[in-house]
Amino acid sequence: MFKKVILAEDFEEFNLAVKQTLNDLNIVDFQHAKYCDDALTKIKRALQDNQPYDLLISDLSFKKDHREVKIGSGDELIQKVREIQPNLKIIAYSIEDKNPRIKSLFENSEIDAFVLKGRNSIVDLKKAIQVLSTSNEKFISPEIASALHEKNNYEIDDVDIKILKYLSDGTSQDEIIEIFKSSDVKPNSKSAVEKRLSKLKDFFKANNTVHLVSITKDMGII
Amino acid sequence: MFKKVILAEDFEEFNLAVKQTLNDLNIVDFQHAKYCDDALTKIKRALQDNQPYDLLISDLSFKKDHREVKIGSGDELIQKVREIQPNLKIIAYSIEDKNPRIKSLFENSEIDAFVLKGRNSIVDLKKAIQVLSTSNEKFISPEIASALHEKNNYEIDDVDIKILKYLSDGTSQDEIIEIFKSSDVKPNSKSAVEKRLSKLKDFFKANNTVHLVSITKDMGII
DNA sequence: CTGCAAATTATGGTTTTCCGTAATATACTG
DNA sequence: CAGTATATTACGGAAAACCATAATTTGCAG
Repeated sequence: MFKKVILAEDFEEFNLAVKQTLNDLNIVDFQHAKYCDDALTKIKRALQDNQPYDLLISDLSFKKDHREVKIGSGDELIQKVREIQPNLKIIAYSIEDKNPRIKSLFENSEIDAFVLKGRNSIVDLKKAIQVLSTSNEKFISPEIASALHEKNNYEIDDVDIKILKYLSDGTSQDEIIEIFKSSDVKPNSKSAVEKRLSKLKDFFKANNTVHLVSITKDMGII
Repeated sequence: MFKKVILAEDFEEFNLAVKQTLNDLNIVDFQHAKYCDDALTKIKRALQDNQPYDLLISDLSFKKDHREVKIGSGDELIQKVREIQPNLKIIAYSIEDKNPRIKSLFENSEIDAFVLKGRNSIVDLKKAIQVLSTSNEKFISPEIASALHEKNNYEIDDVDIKILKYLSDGTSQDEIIEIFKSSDVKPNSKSAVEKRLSKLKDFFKANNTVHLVSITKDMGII
């Protein structure tokens, strides 16, 4: 079982619940940080002192407040931690249930588990900790495990996202084309942008552009 | 101090934290419900048994899962509870920090307190409970209290919201007009809808309809 | 009831978006 | 290198959205 655990989480309630969960598992060496910056500092110091953490549980989104921070999200924190301590086990612990982001966490940041906050999250968290402490397997909350494995047959690329973002930002199609041309984005003709939009509308089953932007916003794609 | 308290909240972590908070305040008669439907049932039964609750703490947004529910949000729950037990003290306990929605809760549903989930929410919650138990004053988490008092000079009415919602749902302007005509919504001409959209775009500084829907979605208006 | 102001509706023209077709360019295969 | 598939670009007409102006209706005070 893990000996030394750190939690990055801004909400008091989750701190409390995780603390209690760890207590149940007889893990007493437990620290928590309400800001990503603090979490990284603690992990660095522990490494220097030759008493490194062996588990990081990290939320993904952190509320902004008066304090100026360098690291604003769990994604960034995890990325940075991976660089300085590659062997650390990492659990992402979040309300985020959107496919692409989670996929990226496993693929790019090599997290070891993803626990979805919800009606059964404490049970899931315990399971995750147990799996991770006894093996090198990954753990994913069952509610999203299936969604994660279904692959999008149609890949939405970088340009698609750019178009969607510009649209949601109030840019007209003609203006987007101008921007693309002046910044050397490859497909930059009227037809190309129109065709891509048409494909996107088809894929997301959107009736029109307003609908498309609305859907993709809800899905967290933009 | 309150004697009998019920919490409507889907996340285990918040349930746990609230339970502990109430314990600190020596409130032991405490129930919680993970679904709005269950909360309403319990409140109804307690009324019938002549042992009504005297405080409801309710989250606003509830995750959808396999279970079919009649009441899907805390807003609706609060509305319904107000009808059957007008004297019940109600604390909305949510991550929601958008002005119009909170305002509406105080004005239309006459909630007694709004506690924002965040880095200091447990402290706020304790304060709210203490204020409510000893007086008829309202309580609002300080982070949003100021934002709440700034008034929107231009009032966005019901029809505006309807138009925005239909738009974000992929309905074309012509279709919206049809729907309005067949359901007797008063201004239902092409011009009227166009004029309202134009006003809305002006007010929200939106370049076009896509932008407008994007902005109002972000603001939590739709 | 009359007259005024505000809201709603009607009308017509302009711009933007939409969508099909076709031409051209690019990439990859044998 | 030729051939084929795919992506990009070009063009033109149709539909939807946009916008200004004017006519009509509605609500209300006198």
